Amino acid sequence: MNDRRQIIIEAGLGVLREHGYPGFTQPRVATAAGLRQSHLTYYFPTRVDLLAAVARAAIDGQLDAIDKMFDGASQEVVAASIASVAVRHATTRVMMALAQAADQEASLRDLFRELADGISERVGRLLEDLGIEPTQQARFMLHALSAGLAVIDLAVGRPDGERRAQAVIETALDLLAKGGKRT
Amino acid sequence: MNDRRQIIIEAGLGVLREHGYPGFTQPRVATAAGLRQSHLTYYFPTRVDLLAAVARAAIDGQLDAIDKMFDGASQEVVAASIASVAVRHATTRVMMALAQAADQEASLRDLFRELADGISERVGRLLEDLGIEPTQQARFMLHALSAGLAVIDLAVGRPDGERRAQAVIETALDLLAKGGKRT
DNA sequence: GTCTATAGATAGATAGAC
DNA sequence: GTCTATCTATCTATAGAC
Repeated sequence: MNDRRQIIIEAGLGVLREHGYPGFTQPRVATAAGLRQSHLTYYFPTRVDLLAAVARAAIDGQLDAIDKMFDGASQEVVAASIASVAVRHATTRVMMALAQAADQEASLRDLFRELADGISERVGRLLEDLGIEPTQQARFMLHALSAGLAVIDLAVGRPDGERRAQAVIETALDLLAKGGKRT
Repeated sequence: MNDRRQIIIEAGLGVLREHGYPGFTQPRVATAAGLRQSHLTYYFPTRVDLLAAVARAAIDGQLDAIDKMFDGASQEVVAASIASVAVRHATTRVMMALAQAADQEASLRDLFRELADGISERVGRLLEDLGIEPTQQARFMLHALSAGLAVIDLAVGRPDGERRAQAVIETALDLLAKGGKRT
C-alpha cells in the first residue's frame, strides 16, 4: 500500500519535529506509525532510506509553507511571519536534522541543496515584493539570518524570542531597503 | 587523576567535532581517550554528566577563540575572521551539538545561554571597534547571521562557501555602519 | 580511589513465514 | 506482496574486583 508509506513518512516527520535528529530511530517511527520496526524496514530497508523519504517530505512541506506565507507583504508582516517560523521549534528541529543528515550522509546533501536553493529563490521573490533588490547577497543574508535566529531560539528558549527575532528581521529589512542600492 | 578527566573531555570534544551530536557516545569517547567505556563512567557517571563537562570546555574554548580573533579590526579583516569560523565544520558541529543538547536537556540550557551571552558581548565589543553602535539589535543580528551561515555551509558544503560568507558579513557590517545611526 | 566484567536496554538489519 | 520473529551490534549503567 502506498498509503502506508505515507503514514510512515508522516510519523517520521512527527518524530523529527518532537525529538529532532538524535531521536529519529526506526523503533520510534514505527511505533508512531502503528507498526513494528521490522515491518517498517520492509518499506524503507535502511535508516537512510527512511530519512531520505522523510527529508523529501519535509523539504516540500517547508517550501510550500513559505509559499503560503507571504501575501500582503509589508515589511512588518513579513518580519512577523519569518519570526513566527524561526521560533517554531518543531520546524527548527526538522531543519537542523536535515542539515546534520546532509553533513553526515553524502547521499542526502543534494536534497538539502534543493531546500537551500528553494528558500533562496523564495526569499528573492519576497524581497522584490518589498521593493528591495533581490541580489544573491541579500537573499543569502536573509536566509542565513533566519536560520541563525531559529537555531539560537531553539537553544536559549527565551520567552520574548519571537519579539526579538521579529525586531531583528525588521531592522535587517530596513537596512537592506535603505542601503541595498549601493553594494 | 584530574588529568584523566581532562583527557576525557578533550576526547569528547574531538568526537563532537568529527561526528557531531549523533555520534557522541560513551564508547566512542572512551576509545578516543584510550580507556574503556566502563571506566569512563567512573569519571562521568552518566552521558549527560559527560556532555555537560564537554559543553563547559567547548564554551570556554569558543569564547577564548573569539577573544583572540580580533586585533587589527578593519571591517574586512573581521568579516574574513567570522567567515573562516563559519566554514570550520568541526566548530559548527560542536555548536549545533550544544544547541541540540540544550533543547533536549533542560540542565544544559543555562550553559548554552552562557555561550550566547558571551558571544553577544564579544560581538558588541567588535562592533564598537568598528565604530558601529553595539545595540542589542546589531549584536543579535551579527550573531544570528554568523550562526546561520555556519549551519548552511555545513549542510550544503559549497566550495566557495567561505568567500560567500565573508561577502555577506561584509555587506551586513557595511549596512550596519551606514544605517545603524537611525533605528 | 581506580578500574573492569557484565548486565540490561535499545538500535538496525535479515531471513523467512504467511 | 505483506508482515514478523529473531539475530547482531551498540549503547548506557551498575555491581563489584583490585
